[in-house]
Amino acid sequence: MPDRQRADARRNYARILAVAEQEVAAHGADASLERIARLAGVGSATVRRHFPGRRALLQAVFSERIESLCAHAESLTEAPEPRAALLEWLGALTDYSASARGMAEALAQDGLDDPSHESACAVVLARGLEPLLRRAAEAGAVARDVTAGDLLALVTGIALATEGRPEAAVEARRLLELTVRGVSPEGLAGKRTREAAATRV
Amino acid sequence: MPDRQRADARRNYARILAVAEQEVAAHGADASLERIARLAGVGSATVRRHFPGRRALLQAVFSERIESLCAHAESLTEAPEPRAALLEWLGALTDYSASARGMAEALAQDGLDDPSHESACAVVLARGLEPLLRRAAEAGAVARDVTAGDLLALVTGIALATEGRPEAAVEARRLLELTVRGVSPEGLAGKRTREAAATRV
DNA sequence: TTGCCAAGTGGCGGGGGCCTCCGTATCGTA
DNA sequence: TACGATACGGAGGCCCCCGCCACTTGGCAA
Repeated sequence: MPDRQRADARRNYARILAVAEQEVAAHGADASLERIARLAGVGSATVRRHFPGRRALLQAVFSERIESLCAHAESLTEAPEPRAALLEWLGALTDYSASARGMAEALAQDGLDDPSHESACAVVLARGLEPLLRRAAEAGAVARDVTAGDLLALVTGIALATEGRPEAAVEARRLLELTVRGVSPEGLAGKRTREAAATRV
Repeated sequence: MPDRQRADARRNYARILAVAEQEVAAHGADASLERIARLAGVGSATVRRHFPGRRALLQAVFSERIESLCAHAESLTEAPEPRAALLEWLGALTDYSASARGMAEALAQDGLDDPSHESACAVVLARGLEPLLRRAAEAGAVARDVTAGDLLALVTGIALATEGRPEAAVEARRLLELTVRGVSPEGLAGKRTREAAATRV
């Protein structure tokens, strides 16, 4: 990302990132940095120099995809149906999180230690999601108290919970559907809410 | 658990388990087995002998609590309000999963490699949950297609997604509430479902 | 073009963790 | 008490992460 870098440094950066993408895809969030270095034909120190900490590497690995998700979100802000737009985007996020190993971990863990780093995956996504969510809320299609962070956390959780299972993608979709419509059957909205409030759930 | 064991073996088992509880509570699911052995005053091989694999250890650590959750579930099967009973139990599970470090990981990961081990946390919990869920479904308080596995996965996901955050417990509760009632505002059940179906989410 | 020097590199050693093997100490019993 | 089965634990192998430091290399100025 820095521009005033030596040519070899940039070359190494790119090679490492390329290898890291494959390795993370293959072994998830805890791929071996050492191994990545080896495969990239580079010393392990170099990997750590370019990406201080596993977090940074994951962030870089997923940043492209995250950008594209944000772009998708932006393109959806003009959609005629705010609610459908939101759901479509959540579906896309779920699909990606469930299929791209390590993504969910990256999402869940960033912003924990660092004081809300500006480029953390979660905050970038939240920024992208917010307009979509706001529009849906204004259209009355989503409860007002639902935040972008809530939705991100829910999707992240679904991805984490299904990671590693066979059929992870379809399970994740199914759980997202449940989450969106609520566990209850249709036509119980009133009863449902009253009881929920009563039991503090 | 085996009865025909040497006295020292049983002693060690108990000591290891006691230490493991503390260590898991302190460091989560990836507490160091080596360290547990050291603290228990035991060789690392002994830990591995009693608990082949981290999974087994976590299972043992949480089994008591899981039993108690199952007992709670059983006591709730007679409750007058099936839906409230289910929600209360889900709340209890969420509270515990969110507060007991490592529990969510244990839940998420068991049954993955092993061919559905009989004593895996998740299957024990599912067995406990099933009657409660069935009763709620029969009372029309829960959609028929919701399985115990679904609910467990959702709660597990919520716990995983909130793990490590400050206020994890209250966030987890909040997300559970959202999940139960659905993301949408009240009174939209019909519209909601139609659209969801239309967008395949 | 040449030479200089900081930016960049990678190997090495320390600290840990997980796992297996195997000689040995201990328990329960005859 | 003596013996055999059972359980123990240390050592060694392998991998990983991390920080240090002497060395190379790329880019700029003369």
